[in-house]
Amino acid sequence: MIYQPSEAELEILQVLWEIEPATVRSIHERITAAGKDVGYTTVLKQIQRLTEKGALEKEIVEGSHHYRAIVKETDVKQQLAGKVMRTAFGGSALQMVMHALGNEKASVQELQELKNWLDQQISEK
Amino acid sequence: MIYQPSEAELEILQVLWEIEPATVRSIHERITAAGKDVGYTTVLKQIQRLTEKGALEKEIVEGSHHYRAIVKETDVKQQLAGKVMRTAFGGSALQMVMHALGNEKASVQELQELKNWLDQQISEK
DNA sequence: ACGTTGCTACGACATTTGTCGTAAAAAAAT
DNA sequence: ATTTTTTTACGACAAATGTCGTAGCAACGT
Repeated sequence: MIYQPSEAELEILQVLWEIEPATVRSIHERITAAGKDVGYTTVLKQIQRLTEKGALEKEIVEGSHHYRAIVKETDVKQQLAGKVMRTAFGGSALQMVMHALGNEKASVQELQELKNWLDQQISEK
Repeated sequence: MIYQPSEAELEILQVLWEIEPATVRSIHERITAAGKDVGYTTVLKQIQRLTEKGALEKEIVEGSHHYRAIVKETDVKQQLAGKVMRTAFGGSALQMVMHALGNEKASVQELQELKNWLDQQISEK
């Protein structure tokens, strides 16, 4: 079973997927820069827990500690989206999207892109 | 802020949205029938917590306790889908759907429906 | 070499979640 | 009315989550 990160853990993973080996400091900076005000040790602890759980790995290069994600971005995200789709929307992608975009949020462009992708999928079947 | 149910809570809400006023017993039955093996008191406790939190309301009709959801299905689901879309997929519905359907799960019909809905949306803008 | 600064490790604590057990209250059966 | 069965209420408990504080170790500047 693919690892299912909690919310705070996901934030950390997202950073790692973007900048591969990263230090605690750089991850902490990213997160606070993104508006989430949380202490350095809090982030460190989450990282250590993720490492314990096998979702990250640490390597010490010339004294400094670098972390990188072991779990694959695609796997985790597929898991996440799939789970919500199943548990909350009875497995219907349509229901999920309708609710996600319920408040006329998306731009026409976004919708168009999604549509193109669907065409692609349909023709491939 | 709309109430954000946990997983077990969502299951209960789903039942309530389907059969409006329901008793603890009937909810418990539905849930176990759906394959989730959990005790009666466990469900009861969840229901009581949901009630405390204001997501449900109880009414006692002729001695028996009936519960009904106060939170709106659409609101909760929009919240849920929206949150995942934002936190895990950078706000992109396309990304979310691509991951949700990543494993060639959906049927052509499902895809077609989704596409029709998108056409509708696009033309309305 | 020593003090200062910066990191990491470790443990602690409050909350939330999922799960029950048991006791008390209510309803049903006899 | 007394017993039996159902339901509800109340706490309890373990695990997971989010958050730090503090102590110890490492690197750095002078």
